Amino acid sequence: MRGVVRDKEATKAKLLDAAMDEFAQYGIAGARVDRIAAKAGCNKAMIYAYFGSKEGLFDELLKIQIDRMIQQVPITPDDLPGYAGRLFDSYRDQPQLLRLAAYHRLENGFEAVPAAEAEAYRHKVEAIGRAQMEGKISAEFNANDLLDMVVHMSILAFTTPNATRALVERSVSRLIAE
Amino acid sequence: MRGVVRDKEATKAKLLDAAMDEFAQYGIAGARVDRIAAKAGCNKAMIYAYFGSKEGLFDELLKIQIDRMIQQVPITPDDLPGYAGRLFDSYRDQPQLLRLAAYHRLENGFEAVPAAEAEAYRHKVEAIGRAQMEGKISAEFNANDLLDMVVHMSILAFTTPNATRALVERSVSRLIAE
DNA sequence: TTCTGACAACTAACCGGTTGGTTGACAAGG
DNA sequence: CCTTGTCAACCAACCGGTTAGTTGTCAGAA
Repeated sequence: MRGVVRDKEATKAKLLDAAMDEFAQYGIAGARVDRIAAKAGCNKAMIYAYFGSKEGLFDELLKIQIDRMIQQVPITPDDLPGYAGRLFDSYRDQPQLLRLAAYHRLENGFEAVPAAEAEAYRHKVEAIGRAQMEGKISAEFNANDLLDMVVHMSILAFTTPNATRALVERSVSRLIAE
Repeated sequence: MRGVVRDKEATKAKLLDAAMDEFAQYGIAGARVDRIAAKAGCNKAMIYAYFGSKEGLFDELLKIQIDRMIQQVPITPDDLPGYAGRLFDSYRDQPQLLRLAAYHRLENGFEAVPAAEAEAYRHKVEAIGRAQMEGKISAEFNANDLLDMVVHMSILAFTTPNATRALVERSVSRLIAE
């Protein structure tokens, strides 16, 4: 075929791409739909045709990005320091995702956790619980708290600009030491 | 006419109070100056007379709140778990401050650290360094990284709604264990 | 192969409401 | 009277969202 001029999926992809930059930089309230449309080289009305609203665009974008991150960094319950380290690297390589998530939590409340994220979290807690029962890692902390802290350490990439992967890994090692 | 007391400082205080609620809830971009004025029972023009702009109001508010927190929770280098625990409690009792700081960092970049905060941080790093040289705490992590992590653990109050002070204290204990 | 009509993709212009910020008048206190 | 804190009214720019109309694509009739 010749160069496709009209392609719904391509247009949605361009909009999502532009939305990533805009929302990560300005947040939901600060983002401007006109800027997103301009950056995507599309008409503003396409946002409303394909995503319903500014918030609809944000929600779909966040869901896609979270799914990607979940698939990209699988948990390794018997190597939590390594898991934290890989999460840290992913976050540092794609700082926009954490900014997106931070804005989402700030503006929508901390209970508004996307379903995909909540479910993935549950599976990870179970995996850690099994590893504890098998005696592979310390049982001083319960599985839920442990995952909270491992994830929390990995977002040093977001909080502390000069943090390193090695620092995160050593910290988690100490947390789970017998 | 009405029994209005004319008091510049009282008006500024009411505006700062209302601004705290508004900025913490909606962020800088999402905050509405009309709502702030209404909540303070003042006229919108007062904001511009006393603080210059919406951003000016936010900056002064953040500075005041940070100074208060710094004074309220002094560091105890030879009891870092306790320090993290007290920070955690403060943050949980006044969730608005962390929301304010989060919005500020997201919208202004992570290098834009208020001067008062940066200086207080330096003093704390030095205090930890001394405690390490005196052998009071582990020297596995350098003082700067250690403070980063202690502060980072304390903001579990912000990241993880069901976290407890005991969890934070135990975590920091493990981080600094010999 | 060429034409065509129906539909989906797209666009420019527009709309009502909102926003940060300003101003001129006025009243309280000295 | 003069200074100053206060306020209602106002403004220009902006913003999210809509709509009437245009254009590209392609199945299928000729």
